[in-house]
Amino acid sequence: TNPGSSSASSSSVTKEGSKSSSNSSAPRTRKKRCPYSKFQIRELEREFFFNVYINKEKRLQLSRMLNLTDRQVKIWFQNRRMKEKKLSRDRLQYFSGNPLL
Amino acid sequence: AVMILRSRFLDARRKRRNFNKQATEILNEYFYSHLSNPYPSEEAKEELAKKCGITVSQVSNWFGNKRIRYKKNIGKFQEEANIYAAKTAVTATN
DNA sequence: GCATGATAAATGAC
DNA sequence: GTCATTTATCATGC
Repeated sequence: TNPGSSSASSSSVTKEGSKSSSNSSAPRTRKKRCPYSKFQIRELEREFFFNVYINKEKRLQLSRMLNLTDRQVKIWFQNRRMKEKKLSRDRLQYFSGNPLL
Repeated sequence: AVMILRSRFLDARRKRRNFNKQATEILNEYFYSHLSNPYPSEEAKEELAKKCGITVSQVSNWFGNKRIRYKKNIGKFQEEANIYAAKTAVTATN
């Protein structure tokens, strides 16, 4: 159940690609959400630790290493920044609202 | 001590606890009385959060889950939809 | 065994 | 870029 994981098969990452020939009314199949492997997460987190904003160069490098698309890495960093912000809010609320019981 | 507290809210996220019945009532009342547009504004979320005794994020989570699960199986929610629709018909009409 | 709340990918508005 | 959201998945409650 681990899609991209280490073994990386290659197969696919089939991007939506595809021929434009496909009919015009394609309801643009939304890419199915596929959870990333432990390895992928570890590497993404490692890079995030060093810089919250990743530049294009490192992004391409990371995407190749993890067998992800550039867009996936970019979006992962966006979501990760939002997560960090939310964690900060939760911590604040936790410590301010509760007298440490 | 700090570590203990830190680990507490870190794993407290997925240590799920159901909302109390009153909170669920309030959320459902809002949802079914705004069924045509079940997207509460930020102010409405804050008010709901206060009334329910939960956080704004939890309100957002609840509406997100409710919208998609309702959409996926409207029939399953028909019964409770009728209940809350009748209960809050007045507020819905505005 | 599903119901339910929270989180993780993915999209789109702005 | 942020950010609310959709969707599937996860983890728990009961």
